[in-house]
Amino acid sequence: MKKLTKSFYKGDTIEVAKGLLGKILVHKVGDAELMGRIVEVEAYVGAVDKACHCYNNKRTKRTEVMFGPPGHAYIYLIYGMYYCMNVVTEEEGEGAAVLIRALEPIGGVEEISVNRYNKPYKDLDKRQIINLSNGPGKLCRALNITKNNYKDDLTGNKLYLLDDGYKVSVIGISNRINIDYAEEAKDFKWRFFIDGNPYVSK
DNA sequence: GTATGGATTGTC
DNA sequence: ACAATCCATACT
Repeated sequence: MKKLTKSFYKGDTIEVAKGLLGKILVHKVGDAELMGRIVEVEAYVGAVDKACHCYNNKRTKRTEVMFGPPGHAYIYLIYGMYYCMNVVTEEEGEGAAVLIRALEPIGGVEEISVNRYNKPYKDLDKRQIINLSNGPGKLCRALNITKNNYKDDLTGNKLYLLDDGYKVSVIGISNRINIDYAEEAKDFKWRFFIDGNPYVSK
């Protein structure tokens, strides 16, 4: 189990996005390690991407972390209810990141189950298990990722990513979800997922 | 100070 | 198909 290093994150956002598929996201909460394998991501490429919060190099308090060094967490609140987690990419000064859209739960499932449904994992039905972390808002709730994790160093020991040698068989590609406002950018094929994995979002 | 709307989700 | 829910952002 190797922790991903800063050099992994600093590359081209599209390549980092594909490379994140199959990696393991870990959030240590107390004694528990909440873990999920990344099965779906979207690349938000920066100044030229109308769907990116940093489009046209827009710097605000919220987007500031995306312009900082790679390998940090960009967390934001969406629709007043859900958090979304991104991994900051590219060299410092470039406002780009990869949105984590879905995880396959692989560790700390008891805590994950309580976070999502407030009941033990053994009491979940099949549908609830599939829905534990198959969406960007759901996975943050599942792993207890909140604005407190904003700017967390992903090469640190609290919120980080691991490579366990898992090989992705087939990478699925599509346009990104729910960015109808982004004009031409809405057709860019910057969503990547592990083809056939049951935990990819609906 | 006030208004606007969203990289979603769960329920109707 | 649609409401929930609230903060960052962009106005005045």
